Amino acid sequence: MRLNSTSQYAIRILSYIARKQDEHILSAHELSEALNIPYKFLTKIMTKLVKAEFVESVRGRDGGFRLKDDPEKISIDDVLNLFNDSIKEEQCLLGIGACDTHCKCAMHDQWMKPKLLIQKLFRESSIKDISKKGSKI
Amino acid sequence: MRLNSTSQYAIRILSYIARKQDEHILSAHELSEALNIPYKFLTKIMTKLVKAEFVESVRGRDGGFRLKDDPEKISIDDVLNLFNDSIKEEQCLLGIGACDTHCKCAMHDQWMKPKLLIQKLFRESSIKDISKKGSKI
DNA sequence: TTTAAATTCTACCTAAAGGTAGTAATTGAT
DNA sequence: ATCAATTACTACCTTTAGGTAGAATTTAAA
Repeated sequence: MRLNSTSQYAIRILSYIARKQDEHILSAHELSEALNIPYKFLTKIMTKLVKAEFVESVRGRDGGFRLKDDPEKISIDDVLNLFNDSIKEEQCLLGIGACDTHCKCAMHDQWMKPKLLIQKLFRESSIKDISKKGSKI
Repeated sequence: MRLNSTSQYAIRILSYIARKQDEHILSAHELSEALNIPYKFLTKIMTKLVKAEFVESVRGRDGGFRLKDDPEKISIDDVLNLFNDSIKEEQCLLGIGACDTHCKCAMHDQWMKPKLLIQKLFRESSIKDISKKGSKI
């Protein structure tokens, strides 16, 4: 049970941009080096982030990427949703279709607490929160 | 973020066996039908469960599977570990190698609480617990 | 106007997860 | 002894995630 690596990368990319964009615009080259993400794979992720309007790109020489909005307006959950990696409301831990209070799976009740906590974490953590200096990205 | 379907299947299989094995031994055919798991894929999972000694098999006519031990001795975490799907201690939410109190990733602190809760849930829930009647498997 | 540094687009490759097919081995019942 | 119902084994197929290659496009600067 883990996040898929594309969404891990995306969160780290956005955090890194948030952390550095006041100094200079971030090129794919710099992001790839700094975050240790394969260059070609990173550019692929960037186009998704651009199309989803989390970042905007500046093309051509001296181009790069910057956040389109304030980093506090992007939640972790927003990013995960882009890569179908969030925890959905009806999602059953054991994969038995729709699982709700009327028709519970065997883990339903025990899973509620951690699930709600994770959803809260993902929804309430913004890119700004996790881009604060002092921890690795 | 979800369990992979092989471990979901495995948990449901073990729970179903726990629930029914006092009535009769469970054949792959019955398990496949009852749990709606593709027959051939199920038999593949069963051989792993046999080799890991969670279940023992009876070969030949009138054969099938039964739990090797008491269902309360098998935790969800045991099952997940067999399929590399548990949450490991050092496992970093953002995938940045080893992530501990000395060298934290940007999500480390916030992730601790949900992570510990999940680990506790997986370790303290046994197959017996979730095999109790009244919920779907 | 040419060049170099950048993003974008299209297409492909590789590895892992999920799933299938066929056959061999085992065993209780006839 | 044969048969039918079962698990075990080996090998393959399909889909998805992760990753790569190369050429097209854009743009600031020389």
